[in-house]
Formats: sequence, C-alpha cells, structure tokens
Amino acid sequence: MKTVYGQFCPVAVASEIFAERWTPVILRELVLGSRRFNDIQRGVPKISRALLVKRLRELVAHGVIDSSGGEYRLTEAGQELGEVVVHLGQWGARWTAPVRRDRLDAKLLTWDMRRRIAVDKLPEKRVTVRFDFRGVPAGHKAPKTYWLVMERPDVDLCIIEPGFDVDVYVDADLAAFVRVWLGEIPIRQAIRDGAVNLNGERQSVREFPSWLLLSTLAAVPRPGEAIQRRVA
Amino acid sequence: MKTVYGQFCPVAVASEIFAERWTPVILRELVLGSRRFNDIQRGVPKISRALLVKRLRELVAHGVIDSSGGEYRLTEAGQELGEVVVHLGQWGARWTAPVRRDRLDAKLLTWDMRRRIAVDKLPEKRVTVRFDFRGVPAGHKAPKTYWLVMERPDVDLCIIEPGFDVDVYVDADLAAFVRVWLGEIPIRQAIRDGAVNLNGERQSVREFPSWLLLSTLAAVPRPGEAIQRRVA
DNA sequence: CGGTATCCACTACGATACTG
DNA sequence: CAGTATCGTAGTGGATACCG
Repeated sequence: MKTVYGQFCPVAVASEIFAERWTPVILRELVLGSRRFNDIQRGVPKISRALLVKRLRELVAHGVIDSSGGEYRLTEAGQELGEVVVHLGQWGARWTAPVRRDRLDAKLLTWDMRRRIAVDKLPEKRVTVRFDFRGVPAGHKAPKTYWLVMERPDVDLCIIEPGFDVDVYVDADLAAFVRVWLGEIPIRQAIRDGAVNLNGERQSVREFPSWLLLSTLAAVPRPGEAIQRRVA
Repeated sequence: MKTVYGQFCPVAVASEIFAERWTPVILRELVLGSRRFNDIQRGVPKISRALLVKRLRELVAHGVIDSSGGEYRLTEAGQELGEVVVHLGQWGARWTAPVRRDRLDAKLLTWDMRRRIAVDKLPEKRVTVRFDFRGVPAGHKAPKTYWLVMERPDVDLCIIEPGFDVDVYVDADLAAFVRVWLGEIPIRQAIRDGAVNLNGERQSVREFPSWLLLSTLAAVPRPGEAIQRRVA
C-alpha cells in the first residue's frame, strides 16, 4: 500500500483507499449490485479497462472486495465502505446540481433504470417500453433510443430493436428525465410540462410510473424542502 | 467546476468535490476546528502551501467552506460533508491498520492532542507535561520532545523548553502512544507493558490519563470487539 | 501571516491494439 | 468475457524563491 498522506489519522488512511480517482464510483456500482467486470464498466463507462483492472486490484489488496470466479463482491469491510459511498451520494443529492450538459448520459441512465424496476408491480405478460430521448447534447455518442423489455422477473435493456410490440413509448427531454430519476421533479409534473410524453397502450401507460422506481437517492430530503413546502 | 467523471450520479458529482487528493484530510482539519491557514497546514503538514491554497479555493467554489478575514469556516453544506469525513474516519478506524512506520509523526500527534484535553478536569494551577518519544523512525525530521503547557482554559504546545517546571514526564514509544491515542490499546495497558512511562509529581501523574482525551475516533467499536470480549 | 510565481519532473492516465 | 501490453502526453504537484 503506497502511503500518500503520511498520517496515522484514520481519515487519511481511509482516504488513501477510498478517495482515489474513480474508486467511489466503482464502489457505487458494486453497492448497486454489479459483480462482473463488464457490468461494472457499464456503470463507469468513461474509465479505461486498464485503469478499472488496476483499481479493482487495489480494492482487493485493501480487503474491500473479493474476487473469485470472475466475480467481484464487497467484503464485510466493503459493505461498510459502501455505506460511506451512500452517505456521500446523499450529500451530493442534497448539495450539488448534478444535471448539467456534460454529465448527461442516456446509456448510463437506462442502465441504472434497468435495476430499479418494481418487478412485483409488472403485469403477468411481457412489457416493452421504448425510450426516445431528445435534448441530447451534440457530440454525444450514445444512442438516443432504448428498449426496456420486462418479463417477470427479468428486465433487459436493449440498444437495438428487440422485435417485440412496444407497449409504452416514452419521449422525453434527457435532462428532464434525469431530474425525474434523481427525484428533483415529480414525473407527473414533467409530463404536465411536456418534458416527458407517454404514449401507447392505455393501461400500460397509466401503470408505467408505478413500475419505474427512481434512483435510490431520489428520496433524499433536500435542504430547502421544509421551506419549499411552506411556500407551496 | 471541471467535470471528471461525466456522470449525473450524485456519488460521482460529490466525488469530484470530495475525493480529490488531500481534500478529505483538509476537511478533517476544519471539522476538528482549525480556521486559519497556518493552523490547517499544521494538521496537513506534507501538503505544499500552493496546493493547500488551491484546494481551499476549490472548496470555496463548491460552497463547502466560506473564507473571510483570513479565516475558513465550513458552510452548512460543509458541516454535512464533515459528517461524511467522520464516517470515513470511522471506517478507517475499524478496518485499517493506521499505525505504520511511514505514518508515525510525533508533531502531528501532539498537535492533535492539544485539542483533546479535558480542560475542566485540569487542576487550578498551571500544569506542564513533557513528552519524549522513542522508537521514532530514523530520518524523521520532527523533534522527539514536546511540552504541553495547560493553564485553564488554554492549552499550548511547545517545541522548545517553555521554562516552567515539568509536572509530568511522559516517556513513550511513539508507535505505542499513537495506538493509545487511536483507542487500539488502553493507556493503562501500555504503561504496564512499559511502552509508556509516566514520572513526576505523584498527584499529577495519577490524574494525567484523565486529562488526556483520546482521538475522537478512539471510541469507535472495532469489528472483532464482541469476539475479543468473549475470549477475555 | 498568508499567500504568489515559476519551473520542472514525474506519473498517472488515455488511446489503441492485442490475447487466452 | 476479462483482461494485457505499449506508448505518448497532459496535467498535477513538488521545490524554491519572492511578496504585501
């Protein structure tokens, strides 16, 4: 373990492990359940493969994750460090403005959504939802169209037409949808504002908002919340 | 604000602020109460002045600290980020082994101790404690001898003989004393083991352990604690 | 005390291509 | 799928000296 700060203080020692470039984001991906190398990378798309390998090795060396059979899992220490990641994310949800042009990423958004579907609320039959995002910053490489194919208890994300009939069409401004995802605005409001449009089979369209759980950080109370309520 | 991770996830955004090199350690110093530039640097001795300036500016720009009149203070957002720092430190106390040769630093230790004296338990009269550390790694630049001059409600740290009669002489192995400081071993045990020796005026020697509060992280329960108790 | 300014060295990282 | 290998570079930060 390379000593960076030269301090015995546990904050410094922990920072040598935790506060490395990319590490908190990699840990978030593990906290959210990714186990396999390529899955982890999907959640951290801008990291290079070589660097991801290096970081994972460091985390193994520090006892934060175990690696076996091509899978990475948080150890007990890792689970607890995951709580720090969540705490940091809650701070970010409260005190930062995450939605900015250079942070919009439709692929990452849909990859995150895939994990937050209320499977128990889905109908018996397979449901296919097609997302078309507008307002995607120019120069953005990721596709603008995605399909979520949900067939209890499985949820698959497709980037190419899966060939099933589409039940719900979601046309949405990307920035607005990210805001909905993060709990900054209610989906009903985004629909009313025209930032999000739902079309397709009546019943499915009505139920769609209840299928889509939001980000785990969406429920974090914001600093102005009490005041906003008073005003409203 | 430079976008590092290109993700809207609040964990990523918060990491761009928090998980920069040195930043968690600087924040710890602010959490522990330092306000002035040079005081902060005393708690982060290995950072260069130029870099400390830069990091403080970044924290101001991110709304984590305020700077005015040559003082830096945590904002409301900063206080909450301080809770994350503490959480990270608690993880470090539980899951890392902070005491290693290249992390020992007598100056930093005494600087930390200065802030953790139970002022209300001190006697009316001035008390002077002299520390002599042994087992300091070769090549260590910091002095081996320090004086803590405590005169309610003030505590001063000296590196040169303050000229007062010494009430308590503390001769201690540096590594062992750091372990005591961090709550890894009880001071009574370190005394029994001969790693820490107290001499001087009887009454003061007896009371000294009650004056010295330990690190705020000393009380963090360790993973093996329950098991250890069972064995003992 | 609380910074600036300059310069240089290093190394961490990204890009790209290849492998079992 | 899960890496390895190589190489060039941007940018980060250390050292040092100076300043209001």
